[in-house]
Amino acid sequence: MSSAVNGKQVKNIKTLLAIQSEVESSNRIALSVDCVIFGFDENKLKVLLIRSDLKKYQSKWSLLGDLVGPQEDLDAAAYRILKQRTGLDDVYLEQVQTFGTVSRHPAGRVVTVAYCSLINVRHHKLKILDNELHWHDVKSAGELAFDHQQIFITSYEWLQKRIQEHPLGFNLLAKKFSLRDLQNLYEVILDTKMDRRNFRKKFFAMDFLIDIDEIEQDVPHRPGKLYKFNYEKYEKKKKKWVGIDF
Amino acid sequence: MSSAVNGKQVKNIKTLLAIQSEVESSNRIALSVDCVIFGFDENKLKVLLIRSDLKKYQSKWSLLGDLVGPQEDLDAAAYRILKQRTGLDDVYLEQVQTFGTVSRHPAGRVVTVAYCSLINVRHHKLKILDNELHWHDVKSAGELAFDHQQIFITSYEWLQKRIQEHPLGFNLLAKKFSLRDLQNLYEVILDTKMDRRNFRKKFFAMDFLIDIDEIEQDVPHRPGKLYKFNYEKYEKKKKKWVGIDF
DNA sequence: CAATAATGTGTTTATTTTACACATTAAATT
DNA sequence: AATTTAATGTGTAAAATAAACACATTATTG
Repeated sequence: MSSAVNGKQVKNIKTLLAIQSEVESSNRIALSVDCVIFGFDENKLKVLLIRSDLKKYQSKWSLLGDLVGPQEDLDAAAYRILKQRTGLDDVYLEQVQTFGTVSRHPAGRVVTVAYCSLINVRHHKLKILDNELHWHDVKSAGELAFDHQQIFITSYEWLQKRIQEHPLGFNLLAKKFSLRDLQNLYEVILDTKMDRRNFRKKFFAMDFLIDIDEIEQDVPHRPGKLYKFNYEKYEKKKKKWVGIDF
Repeated sequence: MSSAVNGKQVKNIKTLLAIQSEVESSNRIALSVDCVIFGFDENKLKVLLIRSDLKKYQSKWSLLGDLVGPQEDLDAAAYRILKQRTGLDDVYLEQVQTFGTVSRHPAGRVVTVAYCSLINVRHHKLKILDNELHWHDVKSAGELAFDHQQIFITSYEWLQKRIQEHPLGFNLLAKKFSLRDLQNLYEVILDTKMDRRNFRKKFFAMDFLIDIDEIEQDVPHRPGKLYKFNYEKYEKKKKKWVGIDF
């Protein structure tokens, strides 16, 4: 491995050695958390990626992750990573799956717990400072480092399924949103087109949208009404039963 | 802590010390796998439990678990535990969730990955040798050791949801089963009663059941027809889309 | 051979989903 | 001010699915 001394490379070496010593010297397993952070902007689904720490993967992008501290709860580690990278601490986070094949990480044995996070890009755009951190269009993101491609695909499929049975998509929108915004979100995530009238009927029938009596501003056409999602009502009335269907 | 020298206690101490030294001395995180093994017998849903290793929890039952080896895949660890405890190696296994709060294990920092397994009790009953291992009725299982109660509840809720969208329940039945068997299984797992005619119509409409032209033997009434589940056909035709519903 | 206790089947109704078209509104243009 | 534009907002009919419901059939038991 090269030992060039620009800041980036030194940082890479440190990270690699830290992981190696922790893992190999003790013959034990290191535990990390990787966050798949989704955003929704200009009707595109985005994922937040950073340049890989490791030289071997320097041309590739990777998920945001870090080792879990010895005295740190798993969920807390995920929150910390998000806070450090985006400045946000009121984000939606959910554990997706744990990846633990022996050879998944080049630096040694690292088992990683994948978390999925959904944040509003517009609202929080400015807090992202790190230059090597970028939003990537989900449709045009290239190969990722390590097994992050697999983790990302698993998380995306998880999101596609989850958004149909749980109202987590609203975390990608502004607090006030139009039904068009909502439909665009579902269409992009599920990669499909839906009938506008039936989509509206569906959501109005659920009766979880609060009409806040406001309309869109600065749109070059008739503005749509704005709504909020009624989380309290949802918590009381949410379905426990779906029905056998496979 | 008592240092009585009967076999059981010694084993307990060894386990405790092993975990403590691995965890505390290196100030690192230990990784384990816990298996929630479900069975279905006499129209009851069962879970396979073992007496807790730790004296503090000696009166309580716990899930089957073990530390993950440094050179062992996560899934492989789950398979190993099942193989060791039940003698089975062709079991259905699926990862459910990872539990990682700092204080979840009394012996130190142990993060555990929960797996759910579904096995046929009748077919494999004899292979369980360990005396401290028992099938417990899910409805009447008492408190479990550590946070195993939480892991169990999470896994059971996972199963209730999963069985409605994925044909994993057949792993709890014999290869050949009657529709009554199948309905009993769903009713017990989902804790509900279903209409027999509609239940049949539902499954026949899916068209994944193979009529093997056999009937039940040794039943004290009109025997039902037996079926097998057509996994090949399911894999080809399974649904990817369910629809927004929450 | 009668009684029993289950299996096996079909129809009707209600609900949900899908397909589909036109009037309305606010902004932009002329 | 009037017209054009590009969206929003709404209703109904048909189709598919789910729910409710009853009786004939079969093998075993006594």
